[in-house]
Amino acid sequence: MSDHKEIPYIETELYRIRHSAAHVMAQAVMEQFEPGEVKIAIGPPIEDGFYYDFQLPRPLTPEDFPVIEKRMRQIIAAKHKFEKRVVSAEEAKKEFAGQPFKLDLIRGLEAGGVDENGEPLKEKPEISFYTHDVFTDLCRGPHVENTGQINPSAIKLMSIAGAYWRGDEKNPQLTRIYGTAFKSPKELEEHLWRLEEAKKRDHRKLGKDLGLFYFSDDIGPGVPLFTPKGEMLRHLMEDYVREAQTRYGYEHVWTGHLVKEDLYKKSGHYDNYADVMFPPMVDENVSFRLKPMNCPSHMTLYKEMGRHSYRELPLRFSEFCTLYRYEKSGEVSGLTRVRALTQDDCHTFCTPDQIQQEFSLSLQLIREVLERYRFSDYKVRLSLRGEGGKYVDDPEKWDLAEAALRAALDANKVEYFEAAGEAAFYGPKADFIARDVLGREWQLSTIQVDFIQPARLGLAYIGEDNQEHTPVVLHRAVTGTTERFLGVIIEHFAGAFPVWLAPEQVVVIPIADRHNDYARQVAAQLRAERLRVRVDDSSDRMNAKIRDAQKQKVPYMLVVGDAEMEANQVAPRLRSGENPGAMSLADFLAIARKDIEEGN
RNA sequence: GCCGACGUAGCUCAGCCGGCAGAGCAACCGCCUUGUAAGCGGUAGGUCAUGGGUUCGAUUCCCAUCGUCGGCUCCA
Repeated sequence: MSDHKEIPYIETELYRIRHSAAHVMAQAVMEQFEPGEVKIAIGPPIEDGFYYDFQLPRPLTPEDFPVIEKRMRQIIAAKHKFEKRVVSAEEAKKEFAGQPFKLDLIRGLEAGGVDENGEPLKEKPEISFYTHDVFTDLCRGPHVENTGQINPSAIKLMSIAGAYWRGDEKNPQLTRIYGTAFKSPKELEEHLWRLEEAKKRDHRKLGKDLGLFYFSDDIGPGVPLFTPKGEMLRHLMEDYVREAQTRYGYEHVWTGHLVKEDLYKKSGHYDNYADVMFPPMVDENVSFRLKPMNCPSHMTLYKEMGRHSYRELPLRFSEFCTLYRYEKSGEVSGLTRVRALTQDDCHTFCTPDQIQQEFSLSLQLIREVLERYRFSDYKVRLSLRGEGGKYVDDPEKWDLAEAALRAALDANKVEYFEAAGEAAFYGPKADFIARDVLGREWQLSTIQVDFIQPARLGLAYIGEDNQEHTPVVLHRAVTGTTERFLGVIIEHFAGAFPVWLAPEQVVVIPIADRHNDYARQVAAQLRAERLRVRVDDSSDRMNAKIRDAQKQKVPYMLVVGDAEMEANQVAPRLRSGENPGAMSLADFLAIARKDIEEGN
């Protein structure tokens, strides 16, 4: 939760290098085709490099990369100056007469009015060209002085992708080439190494290697099948959150998988979420939906439980129910984007006066859980409503909710940044965005204030004044969804889960067949101590058994041979490769207990 | 959904311009009885995603479908 005071990216040399490299690439690409065949769009620097969008006469393949890169290096070597020229809109249109996308941009600049988000610009922007060699681009800069300042050994074209003009699927689809550039080959290498490392940690690959989950054509996309080991992980994760929630005073409810469609019409979800719900199941005259969220169900339960007094509040309903969301076919991906997802969802019904205290409670819980999963670096985003129609139109309640959330954040001394347009349709949110070991950001936990749904669904409590009031609902998720969170922690831990979470904690490795019985006795004793143990009594050699257990990232391997059997000991080997030497079972148990306790 | 790439044994992959499908690992069966990351030998395993088409002949070429992967407002 630190705020970083850094030089803005746009002012860095790296930004100028990448921006210039994008121009050089555009020139190199255009030269691969006949004059006038290539329509150029935009080519900005991005977080790890740059891209340029083109409309091309034929699709590109990675085989085109070496040719383009080679030409880029030639252009770089010639040390062409980047020259800026401020021009009139007329001049600009003349220069880009055959370039529809550029003309579109120029018209936008001419109108002067709006930037990319539709926000009006304070002053009319000047229109400028940057020219190097024979390539001129409509561009606001900045650039390096000449192409020679791009290190030819530190550039690389990365991938090709489709992208829509201005990101709108109604517009023509362009070919986007991603590239990257660094100051030195060493930095490029490091970047490529990070990408490699991320690939090795990819939860889809590790999920298969560790035998945790599978997807099947016969089941359908977005519905993971969990093996016994994978289910053990899910179970441990949910068990932990459930235990923590109970400790913090939350209660658990169960509300099933099917809901009458009408409920979502009342709650407002139908209008906002119809496209993420699976199509209705119709029985006689009634339409049912697979439940895509719990809130209307929990609110209905609240109502059914009878009249509530303010004395009963807060009521905290948590549920681990699998929800079904119709993610678009191109958007399902591993465990991070699934169609069957299990939320660790909670709805707290409280009075307006209790918001702050309830927010603090959620915050404490979230902090504990993130720490348990060793996410120490996270920040909080205050997600507010933005332009556009998805937000329920009730400015007074929005202001109330926003003020309540800000007050709660401030009271808890939480630093946060704001993001317009990220709110839920019914209210603002505080989202927790954690960084994993590779520095990637994941939105995990969330706390949301809802003044709207409870009123829509007619919830009430009787206040001290003996009048009916509408309760406030706090929506809150800690790990978000079990599936996605599992995907994230697989990558975060590279599959080497902390002992408390490891689906297999111990593998007992008998050296020869004659040690199998002793190994089984050891296993039985450890199981009695609630450890998850497997005996590897295969006919493999000890070395092969160790290798297998290492690859499965099992925290402890207990080697047992003649010496151990004789002395009634075990010889632990840790997955780090450490070898503490033979010890009694009790001593080993003490180590394991300590690791579990400390979250190692 | 859209664009592109890909889909060969459980896994990782080979199979050049069309001519009866291959390796390693895993599995199974033996032998070895083993001291901290792969002991040795053997056996079995594929309607080459699915469905059409072209051809004397298709894993290979073409089309469609399904699935997977990379992208799809980090903004001249």
